[in-house]
Parts: sequence; structure tokens; C-alpha cells
Amino acid sequence: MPELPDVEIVRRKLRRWLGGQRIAAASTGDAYVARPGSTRAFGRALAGRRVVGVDRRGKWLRVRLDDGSRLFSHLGMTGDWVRVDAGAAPERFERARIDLGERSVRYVDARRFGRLLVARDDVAEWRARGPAPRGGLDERALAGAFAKSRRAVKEVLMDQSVLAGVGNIIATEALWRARVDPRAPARRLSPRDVRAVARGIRGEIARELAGEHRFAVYGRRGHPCPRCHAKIRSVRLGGRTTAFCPSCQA
DNA sequence: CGGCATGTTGCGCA
DNA sequence: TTGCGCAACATGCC
Repeated sequence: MPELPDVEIVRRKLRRWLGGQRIAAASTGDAYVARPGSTRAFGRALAGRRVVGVDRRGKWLRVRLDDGSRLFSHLGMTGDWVRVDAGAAPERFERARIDLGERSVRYVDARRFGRLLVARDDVAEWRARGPAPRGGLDERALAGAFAKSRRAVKEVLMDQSVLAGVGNIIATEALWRARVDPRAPARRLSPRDVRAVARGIRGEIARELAGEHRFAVYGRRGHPCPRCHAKIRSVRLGGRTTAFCPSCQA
């Protein structure tokens, strides 16, 4: 589920569901997902509070409460928030719940790589994500990061301290759109390539935000490239499977 | 059963 | 010191 566009979609629904609402009760039974901190602290921090806003930085979500404390949520690989009626039974893989009046918002996460943190201030994980660049992506910063790295371009794209929110899917698809070989040393890209990559990222994010989830190369090793029909290959870069078209991403 | 998975962190080593 | 490669985290699914 979660890459940046998915997390943004989750943010919007949380804002819709929680914004301005008073939390009647909250609880989690999962000390792993809610670590560090006790499961009881989760309920104590949220109960009785009013939600004043829901923000996102990269893949981190922040729910601000009227007493200044905050709930941070990272969805890991399989996390999501869903809304059900207050009395509804636990969802499959439910890890936490926030009860409003008539409704209840539940955190579900099969693989449990997600995190829930309650704190009185911004946590290090949130601060480390650098603020989202206004007006989208900072192309000059991207060019700078490329220029001083000797890693493959795809590894730089997936570095969360460079570009918060770009994961394996967006990086893979953006490079295909840009016709850039993911294995190419980042510092070797021409200014035109850098521009194409930036455009590729923006385009891919927009596409996924619009609910499009059919991919050109991601997860399609062995299939024909939608652009030139060559057979899609995959390699491992930075420990992640990386699909690309050996013909038009050269 | 084996292999793979949309993310992140921490460790050992060069 | 910095950066890189890789295992680990916990679990589901094909």
C-alpha cells in the first residue's frame, strides 16, 4: 500500500474522519507497533482530546491534538487506517483503534512494520524527514544530491533524507518515464536527465494520487515494455528489486 | 516448502 | 569519518 501518494490519501481521509472530532477512547494491544512506550500510554494520551489537524512529511503522518501532543503514524509496508461503526468487531489485522462518537477509526497492519508513536513534541523520525518542498519537488536539491553521490541513481532517489516519500515503486516507474537506466551512476546524469527524472517523479506521484495503480515496469519482469516492447529485466539495487527496460532506459 | 514483498534501521566492514 | 551492502524486523501470499 504505502508510498507517498498512498500516505497522502490516508492523510486526507484521516483529516476528514478525525478533524475537529473529540476522541472518546483509544487503545492498542500491540506493544510492537506502538513501541517505544506502553500500550496504555497510547490510550491515555488520546482519550478526551480533540483533533486539530493531520499532516504528512514524507511517509510519516502526524495527528495534532488540542493539548499540543501528537500521534505519529508510519504505515510501514502494509499499514492503513479504516473507519467502521463504533461497535464493530475488530478488523482483520487491527492493531489500534480510535473511538469517536458513532464511528471508530482503526489501524490495520498485517505485517506490522508500521509504527504508532504518541509524544508531546515532534519526534526525531518526523524531524529527520525535512519539510516537504513547497510546490512539489526541489529539482536543484535533487541535482545537487545526484552530483555528489557515487551511488546508482535509483539508490539516491530512494534515500529518504534526499527525497522523502519516494519508494521502490515511484523510483522504478519514474526512471522508466525518464528513460534513465536505474543503475547509472547518479553523478553521471546530464542536466536533461535530471529534469526528466524530476518530471518522472512528479508524473508518477500524480498518476498514483489519481488512483492509477497499473505499472509500466514495476513487478513486470519478463513482460514487454509498454513503450518499446522489449522484455523487461530486473536487477537488485540497494537490496531492492529494480525493474527496467534494457532497451529504452539506456 | 521456498521465495518474494510498497519500508526502515542498525551493524560490520572497507 | 563516511558510505555501502546486507540482515533483520513479523507476517502474508503465491
